[in-house]
Amino acid sequence: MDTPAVALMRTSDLIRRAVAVVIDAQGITLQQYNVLRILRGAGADGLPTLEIAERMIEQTPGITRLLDRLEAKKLVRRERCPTDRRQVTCRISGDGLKLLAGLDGPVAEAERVALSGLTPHQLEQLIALLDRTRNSLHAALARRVEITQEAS
Amino acid sequence: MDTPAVALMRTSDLIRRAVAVVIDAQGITLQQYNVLRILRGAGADGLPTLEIAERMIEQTPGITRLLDRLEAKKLVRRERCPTDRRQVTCRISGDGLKLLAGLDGPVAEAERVALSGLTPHQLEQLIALLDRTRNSLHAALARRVEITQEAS
DNA sequence: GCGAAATGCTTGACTCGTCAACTATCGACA
DNA sequence: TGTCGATAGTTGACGAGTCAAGCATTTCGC
Repeated sequence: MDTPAVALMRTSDLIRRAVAVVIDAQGITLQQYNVLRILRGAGADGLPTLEIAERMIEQTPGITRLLDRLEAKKLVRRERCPTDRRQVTCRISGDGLKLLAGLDGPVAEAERVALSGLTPHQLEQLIALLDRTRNSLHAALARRVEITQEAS
Repeated sequence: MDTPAVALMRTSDLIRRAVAVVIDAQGITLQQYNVLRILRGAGADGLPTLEIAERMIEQTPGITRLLDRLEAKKLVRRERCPTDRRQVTCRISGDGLKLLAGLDGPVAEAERVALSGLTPHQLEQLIALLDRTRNSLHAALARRVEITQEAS
């Protein structure tokens, strides 16, 4: 009944919700969790602010306030980069790592349950179809960017 | 590299964005567009406020303000239901219908382009996998509701 | 037919996404 | 060295999602 696009968004929202329940229980939001995971992956060197934004899907301005809230909760630390004072280096704190460690299992389990209606083979199929979709979407966006740049 | 859940959310966000560009150009947001489509589908009888919320994915409180903005733009009208004065009946206006009519084509085209990386057969597969996922997710949620109700 | 519970909706407070505009810093080049 | 353009990030403003609380109105049990 739904178009593929609508089906995709509906399904995504349901899963988002299922996962968010688990994360909210620890006092942070899904997006804050995403930032923390990115920072954990970056290790002790940390990451400049906009690098984090790029790895999320987000447009840049939102990331500042997201980090503000995480810093207020003492889950990340920020400091001006000494070699390039425009940049702000962000690092996950010990508290942040502890919080993440407690969430790894429950989040994986929530995802597993959310997708438990599919067989392993179907999961592979799904991933493949989604990857293909994203690739062609990225290509389409890139084309559009070229065109607008030419026009300017 | 991504888990299926992450791939799903990333893909959904990209498509959401591609579609939103087209809709924003007409001065309304994706969610406002969704409400208008639901109301157009409901016809002249309109729908009570919470019925609209149910057909979106949304939690109830948001719908009031969404309708506030649509009413301010004169795209919907609202009036208290005379037989049950708790309800507020919402109807799409002539302006709303006109705006939707101008968006039908471009939105369908944007969705088509967004998914143009998949063959028709793959699209069917994708829809089937997504439907299956939602069904099992709904079942899981229903189970959880039962449990919490028993516990209370 | 009256009080209590249920229903339908609204409001307040907070998080997040996004656009436009702004500040600070860096780099290149004259 | 001083200026100009790019880069990194921040701020303001608004739409939206979500929780908890609140206000009518209606319905149900007695």
